[in-house]
Amino acid sequence: MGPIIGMSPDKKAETPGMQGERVGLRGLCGGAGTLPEAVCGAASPLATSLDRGSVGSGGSEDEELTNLNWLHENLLQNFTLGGAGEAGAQHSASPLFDIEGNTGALQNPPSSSSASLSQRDSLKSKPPFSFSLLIYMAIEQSPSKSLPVKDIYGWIVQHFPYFSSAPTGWKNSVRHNLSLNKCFRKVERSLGKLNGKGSLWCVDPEYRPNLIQALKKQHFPAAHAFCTPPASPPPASSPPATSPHRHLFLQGCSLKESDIDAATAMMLLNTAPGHHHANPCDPESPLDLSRPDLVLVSSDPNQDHNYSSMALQRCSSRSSSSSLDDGGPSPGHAHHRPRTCRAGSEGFHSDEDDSDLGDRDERGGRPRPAPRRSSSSSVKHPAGKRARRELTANPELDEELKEAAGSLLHLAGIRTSMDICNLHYIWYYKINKILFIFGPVCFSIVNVYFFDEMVKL
DNA sequence: AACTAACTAAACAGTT
DNA sequence: TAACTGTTTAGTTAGT
Ligand SMILES: [Mg+2]
Repeated sequence: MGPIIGMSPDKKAETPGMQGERVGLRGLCGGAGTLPEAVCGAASPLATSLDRGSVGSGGSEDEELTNLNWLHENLLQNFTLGGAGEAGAQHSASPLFDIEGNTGALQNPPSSSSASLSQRDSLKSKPPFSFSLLIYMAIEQSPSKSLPVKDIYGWIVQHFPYFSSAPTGWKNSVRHNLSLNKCFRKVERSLGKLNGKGSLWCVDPEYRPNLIQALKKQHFPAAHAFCTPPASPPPASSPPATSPHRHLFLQGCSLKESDIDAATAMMLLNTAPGHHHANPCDPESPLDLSRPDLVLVSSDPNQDHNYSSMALQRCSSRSSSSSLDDGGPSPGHAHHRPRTCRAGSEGFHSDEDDSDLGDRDERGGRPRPAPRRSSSSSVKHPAGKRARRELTANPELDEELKEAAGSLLHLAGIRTSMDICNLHYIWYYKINKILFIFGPVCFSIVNVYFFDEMVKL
């Protein structure tokens, strides 16, 4: 069976060159021949197809983004409405596009309208998610919540075209992660199906919250950019957290979910910037809805998806130490977390934070584009304290903003964080850019909107 | 500077 | 046997 990637002479094949970031070819499912058919065909539509977005060919990417038309033409249209509902397993994995229409997008070849930049970017750059998160998303989106490695590979390739052309070493990384990361557990295949070679992998419920948190944080990295005040570092005296503007929202990187709305709302309303946000983002959806608690827990910035988590563990069960693999935790469980909190999406989390997500290998890693984030400032509020936030001093304006954001979100079929997870990387990329441009305002809108929604739940 | 997280490469052993 | 799967060990990079 081939597996996917062409032949690989065994191990070596897996890690062919280094990788850099090569540009991939286009990974359209169809096109690329590498994808496993199973994947392509079945599950979904190629992700890439969606993109048709802007045209340009080589133009400057940024420009396109800057162009607000983009939102209307592409984003909203493609997003489609609807669908949100079913979701299901069927489309399973498919992301947005699926949600929407399964068909439409699929059929059209990507090239048509405009595809460009983002598409290109998606092929060239690595996804902003760590392997742990990619694996997590793949597994969670499968109907049975468990997948064999091969399917995990397939999901990744499908949703992140970058990998279709990337050197195969990433598969090794995926396996490595599955193995080492405590978040993932192996389960035997059920009797009947012995089809494949290995076993199935699933997410250990105990660690799922960690993954969720990490996911929230990772979504729109651009956000972090805001967080970290690049150019003008605030005076030492003022703690980031406090600063009204940028830092705050940043934490919310996770907001992403609603970015769309935010951006659109902005366009429509043209308002001014708000201030802080808060971030409530909510956790993922479906999955999590069932466990509100998880939701609350999270968002901490600290966690990222790092592997060590203290917080969660504490919350949930403490027994196992945080560290994963290697045994025990390193030296003490005390975990101190060196890291400060990250921008958290949510923001609250008081002291504990951390998560265990990963493989904790211990040693290092490579620089990844997105995943790594940093932001330090964070303001966290105690979990309980979520206060309602306002975007502006003007309540009426706030309402308008919120309404606009809400409408857009619905229109886009995005109601939960999970929906966002389903976004194709290309969209993610575009949204990210928009956020970058409109940053503060978008974040504020998004945050507030989601915050309110969460409260309702 | 020390830690840690995440990535990568590889060697292997076990399966299919 | 070849290819795939899973486990481990080790080196690297980057953020705190
Ligand atoms: Mg594991």
